[in-house]
Amino acid sequence: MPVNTEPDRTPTEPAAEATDTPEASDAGIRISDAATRVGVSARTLRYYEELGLLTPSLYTAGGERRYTLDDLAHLERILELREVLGMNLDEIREFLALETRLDELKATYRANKGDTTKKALALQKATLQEAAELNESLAKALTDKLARMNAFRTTLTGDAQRCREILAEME
Amino acid sequence: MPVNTEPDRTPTEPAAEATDTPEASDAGIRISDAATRVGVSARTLRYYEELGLLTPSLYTAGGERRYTLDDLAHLERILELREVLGMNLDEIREFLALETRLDELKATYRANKGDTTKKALALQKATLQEAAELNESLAKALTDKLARMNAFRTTLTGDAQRCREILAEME
DNA sequence: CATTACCCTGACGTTAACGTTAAACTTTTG
DNA sequence: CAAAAGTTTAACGTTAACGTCAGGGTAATG
Repeated sequence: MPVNTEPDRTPTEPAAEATDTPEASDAGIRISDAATRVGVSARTLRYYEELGLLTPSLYTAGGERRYTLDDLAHLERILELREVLGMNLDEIREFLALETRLDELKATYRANKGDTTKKALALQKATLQEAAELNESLAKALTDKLARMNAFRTTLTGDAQRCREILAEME
Repeated sequence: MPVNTEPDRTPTEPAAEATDTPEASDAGIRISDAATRVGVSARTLRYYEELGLLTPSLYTAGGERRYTLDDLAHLERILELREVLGMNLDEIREFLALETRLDELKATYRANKGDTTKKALALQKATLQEAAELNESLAKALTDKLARMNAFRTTLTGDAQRCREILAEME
């Protein structure tokens, strides 16, 4: 009865950390290896791709997916959003989409500093505004949830304590 | 994109707090009233009963469910476990079952102090042990999760901060 | 006591997030 | 280069947690 019911997604350690593992070849990581590395199934990776959450960086000529370490990092991010924050895949996609928009914004901002039309600038402002608000709203929700979880944890440890005391007293 | 996707289960306030509300009559609260009070559907209450999570304290002669305020408190407990801890209904049932066993244990303990057979005592010990361990394990899992959530919250507020700064700088 | 307004028990429908299997194709390996 | 191992798409299956609807009783109300 763990707090979250996640089926024990414990990433399989890449044992020896030399680059000679059959997996991390420079040709990219194949789907089943990528999957076991992060502790999910190959089906999950295909499904996430179908939803537009994670596209492998390359495909072989024959059409097989090959993942990079960056892809895996991205995947871990997704899983964190799912497991720790309890987001569903749709929410994750929206969240990641906004992040992407922000990154693009940063890029164009750096590219042509100050050289922007009024319309483009208004759009940038809107995006920034949206990002700030989303992050703040998420943070607030998290704060609330954290408080309630903390309260619960306190009662849990208290109950455990009392059980232990009674047990000790029974000797 | 709230952190948890719960459909806004905001309990409907019982407006006037006099006991003359058509609901809280001493004959018990009928299912739809109970449901709207805690912000779920009547179907949910029947389903929870089917799973053995929540049985109404009384039934009318005609076979209609009537809930008490205690029942509603119990229900809120269940919803907290579901929403805040993210437990599924099966985990909740097991958790509540252990709590019930503990309560029974306390009752019998108070009833005939010290007057217990060796077998009964061993059973009590086992239950206490189990409860302590479950609570501790839950607490530990919670601690881990809390840490990760906190970290996430920090980056969220940081990002929001940075968005706000850029926005200010754009004026 | 006749309407309303609710409630009951099936039973089938729905959605998210994959699991599983089939048939055909690629890649790796000895 | 042939066998073995892995992959692809497509499509149907599965589970949890309810939603919805039908047919038929039950409670409250004027």
